[in-house]
Amino acid sequence: MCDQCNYSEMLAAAGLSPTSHRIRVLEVIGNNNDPLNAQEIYTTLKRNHAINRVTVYRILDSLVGNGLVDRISGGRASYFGLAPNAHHQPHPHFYCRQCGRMNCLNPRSISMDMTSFERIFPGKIDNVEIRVDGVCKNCLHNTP
Amino acid sequence: MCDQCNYSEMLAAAGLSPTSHRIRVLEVIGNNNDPLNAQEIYTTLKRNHAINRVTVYRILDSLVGNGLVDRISGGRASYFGLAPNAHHQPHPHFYCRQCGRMNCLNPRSISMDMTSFERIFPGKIDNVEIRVDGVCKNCLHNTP
DNA sequence: GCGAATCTGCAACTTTGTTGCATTGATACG
DNA sequence: CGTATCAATGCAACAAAGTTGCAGATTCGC
Repeated sequence: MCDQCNYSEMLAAAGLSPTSHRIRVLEVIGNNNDPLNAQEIYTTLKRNHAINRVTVYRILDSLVGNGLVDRISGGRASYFGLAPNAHHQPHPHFYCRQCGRMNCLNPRSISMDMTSFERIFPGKIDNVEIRVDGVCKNCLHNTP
Repeated sequence: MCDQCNYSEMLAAAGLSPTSHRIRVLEVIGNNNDPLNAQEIYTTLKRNHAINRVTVYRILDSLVGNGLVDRISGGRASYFGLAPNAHHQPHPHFYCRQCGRMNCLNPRSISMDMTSFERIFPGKIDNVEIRVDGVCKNCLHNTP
């Protein structure tokens, strides 16, 4: 969730024209505490405005490619959340293999040091993903 | 790669009958330094013995479910490598989005502390995946 | 060797994401 | 204002990765 973010401005700053579709995709992502997958984003958008599934995928790709949004893998799909910025530090995620929901974890819940790795690694590093898989509290209680 | 592993024994110890298909799948995975995806495993197996694609998927599922093999996500697919055990400590992975190859990283390349998280988290933790995405050295040089 | 349980093959299906091309919409320029 | 141009969107078809149901084959305990 991001109260301080102006989505039109973010798009413009990234060099993407702020079309209404793009703003809405970014809103859906930004107004959720936790990352959503493409299907969820598409279904949410479609409730209020006509939009094509392919358009959603293309917008998601461009948002990720321009660094506005993070793609996190969970199960067989990708999940999307606002990328780290001034208001959001990088953080790990939890994926429940039962209900398929993804949650953001506290940035300090898992501490990590990559500096030596980054110095040594001979390739290009785009992203580091830390994901904890398991069963969430809810699913543990609801399915005996 | 694992020289010290007896695949039949590993299967038996996990309560899986050591069928020839299962042994071969485990061999292909164990004889590779880096994790392979289902397609690669299937293709490799098929070169020498008739086997069905679905069987490979089912065997992989059961190996993962019984803790013999780790499933690591990379791109749109899953990759499979021997699970951590006496001979193999847990380690992060690098996924090259250009050539689609996955590499194991040194267990000490990224240091991490999860103890406080595990104490606090209210759900069940099955697995922690640390994956670095980017472009490998080879692809950096070969594609200008 | 026999029956039950497990394993495997096959075909069809699902989910997730992608591509090609036509159409629409926005922007720039005269 | 009109129109040329380029980016954005929609539509249909495709592709990759994985799953399901069911029938036939194999294996294991007795």
